[in-house]
Amino acid sequence: MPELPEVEIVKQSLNKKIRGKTIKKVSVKNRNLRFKLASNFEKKIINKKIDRINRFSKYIILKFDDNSGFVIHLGMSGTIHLIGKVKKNTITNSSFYHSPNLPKKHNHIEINFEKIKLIYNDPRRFGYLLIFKNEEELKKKFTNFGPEPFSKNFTSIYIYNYFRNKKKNIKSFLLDQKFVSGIGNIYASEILFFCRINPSKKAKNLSLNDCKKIFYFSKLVLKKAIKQGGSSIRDFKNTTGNQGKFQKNFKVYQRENLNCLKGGCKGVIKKKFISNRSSFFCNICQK
DNA sequence: AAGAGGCCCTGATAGC
DNA sequence: TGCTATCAGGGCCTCT
Repeated sequence: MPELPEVEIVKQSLNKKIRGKTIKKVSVKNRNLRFKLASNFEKKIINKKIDRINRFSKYIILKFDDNSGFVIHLGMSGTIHLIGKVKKNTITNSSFYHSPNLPKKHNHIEINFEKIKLIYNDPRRFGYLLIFKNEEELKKKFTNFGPEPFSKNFTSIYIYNYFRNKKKNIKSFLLDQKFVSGIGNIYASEILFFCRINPSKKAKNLSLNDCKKIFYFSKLVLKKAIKQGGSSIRDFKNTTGNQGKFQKNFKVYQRENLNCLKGGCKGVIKKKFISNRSSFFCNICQK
């Protein structure tokens, strides 16, 4: 489900709402996620204060002041819900958790703070939570990851050199987190549209100029998506249940058989499965 | 080493 | 109405 922009949106709202707060109670209803939740998960995070919230690629990183913490990956269908305690009855002064947008099923993990609770929901359970002891252990988790598009290490020369002798198509490299971190199936198609590169083109056949376009539009598309609150295809995205808006800007994704949106192009958007993932592209202007 | 493909899982939707 | 098949924002693992 979520790619870098969506995860960034979630991170930003976590930063606003739970940073500096202390975990008071943890209840786990289902440990069987992509990787089984550690048996000491509750013990390791209880009574700890959320000191910093970061993001790398599609991962949210929550750190305590002792540099331990945990990582959240949302997989395909994971969502995080933040539910604040609101006063229901002003006479008795009683309060309760108000949660109109919370799904009824698959709320696997609940992390309670004093006046707010975080709920991890994930129907397909492709996501997971992972605790780390210190900075070193966290670093180790990401050793095999390529740079994010925003990283200073992600340059057109890096891209060009990486693609030397690579026989695979460009689309699957954009999805390959060892090459670049954070791009997923939607943005891979969108980026290639702006680059005017056919998703099936072999990486080794890309010119330096093609690589410059990939360098430029990877950043541009992701930044624009973040600005718009990410993309919401089927379910809501951010922690309050509001939708992102970037799906309104899709040029090719889920636009099969519709006209190409590049000015003057008479092309039609085609759908093709590349490495088992749907890919969308213009049959004329993407060469 | 690089690349292809299967697989983990539930739910929504399309077609009969 | 209810069945079956197909497809989803990801990425790990195995085999060649």
